[in-house]
Amino acid sequence: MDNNISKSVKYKVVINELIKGQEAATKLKFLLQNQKNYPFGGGSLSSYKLAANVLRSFTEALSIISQPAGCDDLLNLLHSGENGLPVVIKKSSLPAKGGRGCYKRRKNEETWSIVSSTIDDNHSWRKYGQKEIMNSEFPRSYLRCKFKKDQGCLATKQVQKTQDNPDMYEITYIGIHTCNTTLNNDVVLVNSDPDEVKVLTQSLSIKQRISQTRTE
DNA sequence: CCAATTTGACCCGT
DNA sequence: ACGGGTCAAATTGG
Repeated sequence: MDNNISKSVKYKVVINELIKGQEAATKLKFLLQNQKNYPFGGGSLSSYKLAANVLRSFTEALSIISQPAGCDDLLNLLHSGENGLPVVIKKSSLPAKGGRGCYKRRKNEETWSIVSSTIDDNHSWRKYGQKEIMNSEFPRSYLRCKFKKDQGCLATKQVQKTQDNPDMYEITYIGIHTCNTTLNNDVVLVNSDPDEVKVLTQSLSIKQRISQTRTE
């Protein structure tokens, strides 16, 4: 009977845990970034890279779990980022009303933003532009999916440093990837026996069929 | 060399 | 006309 309630509660808990993980990974990454020599830097993977990977995973998970439309309550939960730490700040699947230079195709694209200390995610991007923005100290970079030509993937993203903290980026994703998201998440193996290591390939199959291929 | 980035012109909705 | 998003030629880098 409390299915709905427990479901939203679960969402809340999951999101909060993700945020805490992202927060911790951010701090860890900064910590390791400021060290000249990484004490655990042996092997093929430095501790800094490990932290960066953890951060990337949290960021990616957050960006995905905050995608689905119609979860405004969820977004309200997220919006209360009391710590000022990386958090999903908004989502708008609304038509691009406020957007100024919406080009031809970009009309009803799904759009959402996150703030993160890394601009890395599990997709390949190609930069195609950069602009100074009126009330912003830092320029905004424009990137599109690397497979636009191959597979016609129209996903784009924008990256801009936050004026608050130049180490943080506001990343806006526009459109959902329709390319092969065969993301081989680099499996982090640190001196482990290949036998016992379970390869946890998180195959994020984002099969969001966009049947609304309105070309007008 | 080829491919990715840079950068100013161009385009579009407001 | 303006602000912001995109194109594409020139430049840079692997």
